[in-house]
Amino acid sequence: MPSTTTLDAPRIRRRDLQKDQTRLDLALAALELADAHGLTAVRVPQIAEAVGVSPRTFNNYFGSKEAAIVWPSSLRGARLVTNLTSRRQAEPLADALVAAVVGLYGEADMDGLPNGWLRRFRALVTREPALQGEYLKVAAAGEIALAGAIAARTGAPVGELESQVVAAMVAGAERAAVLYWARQKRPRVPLVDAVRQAVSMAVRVTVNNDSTD
Amino acid sequence: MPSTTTLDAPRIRRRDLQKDQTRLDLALAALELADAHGLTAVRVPQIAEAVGVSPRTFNNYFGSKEAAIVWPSSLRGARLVTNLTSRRQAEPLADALVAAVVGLYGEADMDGLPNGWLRRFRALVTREPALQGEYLKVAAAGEIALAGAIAARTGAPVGELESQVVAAMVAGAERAAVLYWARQKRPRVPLVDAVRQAVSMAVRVTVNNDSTD
DNA sequence: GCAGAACTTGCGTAGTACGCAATTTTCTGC
DNA sequence: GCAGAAAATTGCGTACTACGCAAGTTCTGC
Repeated sequence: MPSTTTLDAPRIRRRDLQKDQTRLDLALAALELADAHGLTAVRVPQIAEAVGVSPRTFNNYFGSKEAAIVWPSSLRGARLVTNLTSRRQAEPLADALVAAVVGLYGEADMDGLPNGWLRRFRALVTREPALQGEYLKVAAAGEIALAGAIAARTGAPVGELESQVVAAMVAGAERAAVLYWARQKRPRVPLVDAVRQAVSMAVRVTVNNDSTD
Repeated sequence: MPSTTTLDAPRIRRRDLQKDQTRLDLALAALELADAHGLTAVRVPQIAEAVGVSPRTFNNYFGSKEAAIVWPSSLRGARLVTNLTSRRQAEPLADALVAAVVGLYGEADMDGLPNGWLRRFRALVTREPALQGEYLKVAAAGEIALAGAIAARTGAPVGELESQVVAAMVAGAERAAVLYWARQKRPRVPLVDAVRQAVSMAVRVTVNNDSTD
């Protein structure tokens, strides 16, 4: 007697899947077009047409083309959180943080993002300053989630200062490393290594002692 | 024979002063109006009128009302840099950084900003999410400048990774502290103290040893 | 003073965000 | 399966905005 009313396992509704797919399609098309023709030359209706929806629908999903392009990186933020929470509790927080971040750069593909998405996204954001503000927004949102995950791990109350600071430092270090790396021509050091180095730097010691002020 | 052509001391031109004044007026009026009526209710022409310039002129100075509201905080970023560079070279970088940041919160007024500007700005940004992205943008710009100042102090080559990371950490810690503080109702701990604690946390140890990886 | 630079302004245009209501698509209980 | 409910898509209309351009105005250096 398969009663579905009492069991409230979060059924994946087909609608939701399609919605996610459309959102992702729009985001990828936006990146693609902006990459090809330049950000400012791309028009919202053009993106919509590439996916086969109406312009109005595009705006149901995203408030701007910039938001669309940047949206997939919020998936990475979510992935960072799961990376962190899935590590064994015994591992020191500093190590877990480094591993969680580095893990973001080692994996082949991510949550349905096509191969090479990260590279193209990074290149575009570096080239188009108008995207940077938008990117910072989703990064900030990710930071909050990360702070929550850190607090959960250390048992600190949510919203407590230290978790926030650590999250901000880790996120900032990651961002700095990516920018550093993107600014080099013919990169001498692989991105993963730069990220690892930066995050290690941020996390070392700071994370392991309470405020001894 | 007072020749002005060879001496290129940066004369302050009256026009430039007026320009700066207009820009500041616009920024303050924008904050004022957004505070009073809500950000979305404020129209660009309204801000222009409050200052006595045409709407078109507003857009010569700022690309959006959000940018206008947020602009003064870039002055604070510049002040942070001078705070840092004006400290004696012998002082350890960590201490200098903490002092430079804390100094931003102790001073009564800043670069012509009226008293209480910081409080109102902070309140508005917390209340209006649309401003946060814009704020992050200028914060990021300040971060770059800060990284430069740090590199100058340590003698590291500009653009080197460690300076960037330290700058990102300091800026991130400050931001986290401000947000933390703003989120409390009836703040138990003064803002300056939260900032000092956060930045100290970020800067401790990390700053004083090179990568010993 | 005067020539030219710099700033302001009005106008025109292209583009965007979003409310609303109609329509189509998908889901749900039976 | 099917009927009704729920949700998503779409078209239309509107208000606002960003910015190029050219004309007018004010300042600056000499």
